[in-house]
Amino acid sequence: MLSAASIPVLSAPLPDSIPATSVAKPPPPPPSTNLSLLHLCTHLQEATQVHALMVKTSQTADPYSAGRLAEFYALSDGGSLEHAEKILDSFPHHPPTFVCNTLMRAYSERRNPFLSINLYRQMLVDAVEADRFTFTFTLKACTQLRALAIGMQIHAQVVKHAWESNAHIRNKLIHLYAVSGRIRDARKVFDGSTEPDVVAWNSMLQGYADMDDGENLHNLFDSMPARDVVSWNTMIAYYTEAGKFEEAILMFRLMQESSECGLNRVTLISVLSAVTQLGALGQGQWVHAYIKRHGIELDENLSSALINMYSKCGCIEGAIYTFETTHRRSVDTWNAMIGCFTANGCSLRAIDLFSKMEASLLMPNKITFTCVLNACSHGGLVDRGIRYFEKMSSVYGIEPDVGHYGCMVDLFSRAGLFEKAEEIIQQMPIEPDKVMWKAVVGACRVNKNYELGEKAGLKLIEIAPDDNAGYVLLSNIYAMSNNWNGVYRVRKLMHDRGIKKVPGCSSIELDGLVHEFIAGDAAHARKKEIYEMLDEMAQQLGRAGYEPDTTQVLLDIEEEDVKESSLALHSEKLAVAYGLISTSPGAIIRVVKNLRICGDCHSALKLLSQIYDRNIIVRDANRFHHFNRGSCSCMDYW
DNA sequence: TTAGGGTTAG
Repeated sequence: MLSAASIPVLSAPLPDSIPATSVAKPPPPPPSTNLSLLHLCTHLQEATQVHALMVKTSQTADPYSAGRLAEFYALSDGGSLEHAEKILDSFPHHPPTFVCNTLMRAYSERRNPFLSINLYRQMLVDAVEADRFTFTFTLKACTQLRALAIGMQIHAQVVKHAWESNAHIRNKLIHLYAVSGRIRDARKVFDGSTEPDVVAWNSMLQGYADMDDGENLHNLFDSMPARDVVSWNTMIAYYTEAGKFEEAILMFRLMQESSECGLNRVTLISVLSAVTQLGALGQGQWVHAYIKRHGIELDENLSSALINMYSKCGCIEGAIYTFETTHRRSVDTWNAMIGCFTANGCSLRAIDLFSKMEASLLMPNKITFTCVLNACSHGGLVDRGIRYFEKMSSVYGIEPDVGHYGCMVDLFSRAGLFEKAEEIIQQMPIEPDKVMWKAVVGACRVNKNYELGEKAGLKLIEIAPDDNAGYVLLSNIYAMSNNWNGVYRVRKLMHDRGIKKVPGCSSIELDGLVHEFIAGDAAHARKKEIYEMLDEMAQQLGRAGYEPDTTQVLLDIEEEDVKESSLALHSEKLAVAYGLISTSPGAIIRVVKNLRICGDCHSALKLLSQIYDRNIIVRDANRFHHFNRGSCSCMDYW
């Protein structure tokens, strides 16, 4: 991605070099058999044959014909940007505006807006007349690059040419200002139009959404004379982005009730994102059923969103079904499915699917390898992990990023090969990040390597002093090694620096409603029954020989406040108790927790899955735990 | 002969 610093400044002569706007219209295009042939071209080779004919008859010197040719090369599927650029170069002194516009369009479409701006600059140098299309394309490029300063220069040109009343240009200006954080300037342009159309309204909405200005966003949305699918999508995406997932889903329902407009793929992807983060499988399944009922084809994006939803709700079967019924699979679709197996503790299936992907000759990308290496690390597959890590660059030419090195550190640390892990950290060409240090401390905790754990924990709070996780992990290491002085020091440091723990919260979705619990929660309407169930659970656990892991109370500052809670009232246990009294025997209980599950709850849920013969699936901040018949899919690593 | 706004993924 280009940095703002690398964007060229428009140093070419500005206003006076542009001819007046009231130029006579170009003459009608000459009839041409060659141009009709161009319409029939679907491949580059055919187009170059037509091109050759046109060169032979000197037709390429005609601006109209050159424009059509450039348009084919630059914008059609079988085209070639290089060929289009050659057309432009064939007019070294004064290229036709249409050819320039077409190339600017193509650059923006191919995510190279920098070249659009450069070309505009060249137009100024060559004194090529800019028309209203030139301005829309240039402004689009400025918006893509967030190049506000250049955009403002273009705005001056727009005013000079008296094109501010053109709806397309005006909306581009609103959009540019809105997404660049200049909401007041956007509003000025917006208010300057007598009758802003729905695109102008939507651009303003986007601006308020980007600025996280919920109040103005709502006011504007409510005062819109008409809303379309983009307006609603913007609102749904705003709530999802703001972490207000239930509001996002509510907005989706209101959209359907309003029957103002239909929904589209973007709506579904946005609402799926909210559902996914909420872990609300029932609502996700409703969206999937909607897609099927309305015969909406699963393209690679929608299918990735669905697979991800099933994955994050711990429903592997749903993800597999979606993957298998998707015919247009992209690398993202495969990544979503491999990632689903990885996150849900099916390491061998993740690797097996990766082999199938390789066999399909689709090129894996960085994310594919993150998923595969994670699978190796979670599954303890050290040798395979090393092989894939090597293969990544040697076969696929993908240079490992900090995340991949992190996977390797995790792989070695989990396997207790701490020397190897340290070797990676020392030799990697990138600075280790906090994710990596977290992995090391976590592994040290499991493998009781307190010395390295302390070192990594100290490093973690050094590079991420505002992240509470570092303090919590370091404190855990100290507590496990009975270093209570260390625990005290870390807590004091947290207090002095004003670092707050995030309170633990677990949720469970039943009949389309998400019920949230915090530790010792007494707010639920069925609290009496829930607490009776908790008592029964404790008795059953006692009979099964379970003893609460009291060391966890001391380790527990990540979870809930020690003073306010006891192990038996942890949020995940409350959610499971509610699940047990609210669902029929044998039904799967799915819980989503915002933090990592605590060690005591982990042991208790393993036994509870056996006692009540229930499959209990907990999604915590790190991964999934599928509790079944007394054991957990994470193999006690998390 | 050309144009506008919205989404997801480790």
